[in-house]
Amino acid sequence: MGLTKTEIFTDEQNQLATLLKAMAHPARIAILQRILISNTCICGDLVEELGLAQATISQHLKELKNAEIIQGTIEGVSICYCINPKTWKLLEKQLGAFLAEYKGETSCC
Amino acid sequence: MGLTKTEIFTDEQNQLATLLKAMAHPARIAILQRILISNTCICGDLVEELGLAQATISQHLKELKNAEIIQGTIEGVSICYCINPKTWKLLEKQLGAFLAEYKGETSCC
DNA sequence: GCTTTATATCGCAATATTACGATGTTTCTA
DNA sequence: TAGAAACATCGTAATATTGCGATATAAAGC
Repeated sequence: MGLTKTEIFTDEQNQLATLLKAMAHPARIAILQRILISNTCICGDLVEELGLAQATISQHLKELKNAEIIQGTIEGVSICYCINPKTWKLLEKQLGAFLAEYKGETSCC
Repeated sequence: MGLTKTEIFTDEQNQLATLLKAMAHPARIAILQRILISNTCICGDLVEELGLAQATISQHLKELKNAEIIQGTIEGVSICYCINPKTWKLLEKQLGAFLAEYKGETSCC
C-alpha cells in the first residue's frame, strides 16, 4: 500500500489534491510568499532567507515546478523563478469554488 | 531526517501548511465535497460512495478532524460529521489572502 | 580551456502517509 | 444483558516525503 488510489476519484479531485499537496509545506509556502512579494523572480536568495540547505530548497522548487505552480527561466548564471499565471488562476478558480460551496452553519452538529 | 523543520517558519506558514496538507488528498477532498453537498452530515455512507475500506475512511476522517476542518457528534449508533465553521472561515481568509497576493503577470519569466 | 558561481541531481537515513484486515469500543434494540 | 450496527483503533506492509552532504552540470568571465 502507501499508494493513493487515484483511479477511484475524479480528475478534478486528483488535480486539486496535487496542487494542494505541492503547497502543503511551510517551506514551499514561504517560497511562494517570497515570489509573490518580490513579484519579480528570485533564486538563491531563498537559501539564505530560509534556513535550509541549497539541496533542500532546490528540491522544494522542483516540486512547485512539477505542479506547474511556478516556472523558471535561465537568467545568466542564476535562475529566475516566478508564478505560473495559468496554474495560479486555475487554483484560484478551483479553490474558490470549493471553499464557496460552504453555506454557513445551517444547523447540524 | 524526514522531519519538517517547523521552528524555521512562522506560525501562519505552519498553520496554513497543516490545513492544506489535511485537504491534500483526493479522498479527503471527496469527503469534504460530500459534506458540503449534503450540508447535513454524513457518516458510513462514505464507505459505500467512495470505494475505500471502512478503516481507511475512518482514518481520513480522523485527519480532517485533527486539523479541525470537520467535527463530529454522536447521533445514535452512527456519527454525524460536518464542517467546522471556525476553521473553514479561517481557511477562506488565509487562503484568500494568500492567493490574492498575486498581482497578474507583470512581466518576469 | 580553466575557474568561479549558481543550480540540479544522487544517494541515503529518518520519518510520514496510505491502505487494509483484524479487533476494540460504543450505542441501540430485542 | 446478549447481539447487532457503526465507528475507531491497532498493527503492518508498501511507498512517499524531508533534509542534507556530496557531486554533477551549466553559464559567465578570465
